[in-house]
Amino acid sequence: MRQEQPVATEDAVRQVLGDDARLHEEQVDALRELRQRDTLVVLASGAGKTAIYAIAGRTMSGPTVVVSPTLSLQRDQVESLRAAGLSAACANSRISAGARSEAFAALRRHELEFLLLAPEQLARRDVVDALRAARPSLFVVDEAHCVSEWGHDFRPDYLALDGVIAELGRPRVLALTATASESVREEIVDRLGMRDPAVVVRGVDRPNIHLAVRVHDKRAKDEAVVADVREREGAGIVYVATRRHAERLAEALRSAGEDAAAYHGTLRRQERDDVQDAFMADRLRVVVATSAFGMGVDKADVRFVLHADPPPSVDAYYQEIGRAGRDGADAAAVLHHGPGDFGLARYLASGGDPAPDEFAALVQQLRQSGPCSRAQLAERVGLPRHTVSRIVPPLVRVGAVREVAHRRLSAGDTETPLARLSEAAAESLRRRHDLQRSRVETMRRYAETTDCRRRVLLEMLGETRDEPCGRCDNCDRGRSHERRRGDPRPGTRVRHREWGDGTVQTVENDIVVVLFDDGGYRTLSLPVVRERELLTPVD
DNA sequence: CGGTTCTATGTTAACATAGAACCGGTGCTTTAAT
Repeated sequence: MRQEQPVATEDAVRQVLGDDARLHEEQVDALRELRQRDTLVVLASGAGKTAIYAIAGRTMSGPTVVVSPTLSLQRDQVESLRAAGLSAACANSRISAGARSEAFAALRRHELEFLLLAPEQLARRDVVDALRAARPSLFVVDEAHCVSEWGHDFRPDYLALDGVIAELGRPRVLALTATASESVREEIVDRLGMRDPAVVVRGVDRPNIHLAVRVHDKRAKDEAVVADVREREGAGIVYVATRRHAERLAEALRSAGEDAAAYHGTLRRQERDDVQDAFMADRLRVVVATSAFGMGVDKADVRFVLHADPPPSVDAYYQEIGRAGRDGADAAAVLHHGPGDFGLARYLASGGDPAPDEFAALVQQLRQSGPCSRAQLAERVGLPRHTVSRIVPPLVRVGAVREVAHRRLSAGDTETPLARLSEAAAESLRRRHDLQRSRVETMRRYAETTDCRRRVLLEMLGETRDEPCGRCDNCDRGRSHERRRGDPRPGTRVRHREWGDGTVQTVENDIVVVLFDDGGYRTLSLPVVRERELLTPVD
């Protein structure tokens, strides 16, 4: 058993927060849980997640490993930790070999408390060995929604973190994120191999952000978005789905006399930094961006976040609108969408299902040519690299492909017929895509609801509430529905005289959807449920 | 799914048009050539 440790030492709190500041209740809760077990913390942006790991790391005896998704985030965090007088460094491709080995040595001597790195670093044998030698006591996964959002295709090393944690001798695991629906939370816990974890969810609601949705004809959408921006004051972000749309809309805003710039992943690093710096310093009013813009953008007075295309999930949506109104003053989030928009979201979310013979071709190639890198493999079978990185994880899952040293791939199971392996892998990927498409459908439900948007959105994110919010377009129009005491609530168990027990899925627009244990979904009218007392709660 | 770009075709031989094909988002890495 691990030795009992205090929630937080006095001087750790003072050092991180300053002399007068005190811990918020949710921070205390998170620290208390963390003393006992692995902990997932879901806390609204700007509520002091960094302070939690800074204090915990400073309090616990061994060094702290922090997995952070981007280089700029790593740099920012190191700066703020150092500003509090804590010792911190990062290890990434921008750090010289000398500085890097110095950091690992200092970590081992316990002269360095915090080491920040991307999951890709943890795929390196030498890095894991060096960390293990330093015997870390705390393993932090910052922006933990990346595990679910990026792990499956884009950045597969996120899915290997559980193995790394095991190799490091199971330090305590702390996962941090600003928003995570039930399914994303489960996935984080599962993929990181967290054991009997505590989940601290607090302050997910951002009541100062007014929520609205507007539907447009095909051609009218961009015009409407431009008009919307022009009516608003203060700084804002407009999210779009593609780079081209970002450029086009930024141009449209500029010709309307607005101060706007595009931001997306294919801009050069210098340009990206310039746009972000200008926005932060109030030299630029509006950024038109793909999802590339956001993490690490902590500007207090963003007054609006508009979407000119729908994002692929409510998690992503909430993450993005959460960048508005961090100062607590009024802010607005408007989702503009038109016909066909969700089709693109669907595509981007799942990328289509590759045919089984593409899986087979890939395995065949590996069997013939022996171990090679993902890039080499892509070239040899003549598929784009991102297709290969999407196809490989399910092949690994069914055992058809193995990952050998240095992230190279080799053929795995040669006993099972190739056709069966590739069919199994295709099926595994299809299930994954079904899940991603269902997330898009959930986003569509938000867009189309006529009930209180905040209540619908928060319930999608796993937080129930009874009252309509009074701060969304549907409430403004008096369309939101009242809920009464005793009404079924999402996520709770209920019993029906004929259909038996089930779980309430949604309560929206006076419609109750229940998934009964026999596997059937049933849709019931809330007024009828009330009148005839059709559903009774089950403990 | 839908917008853009490419290709083939036809005939007022330089350009119009239809239909096909293609592409779409997020970041770490490392390395070779200056």
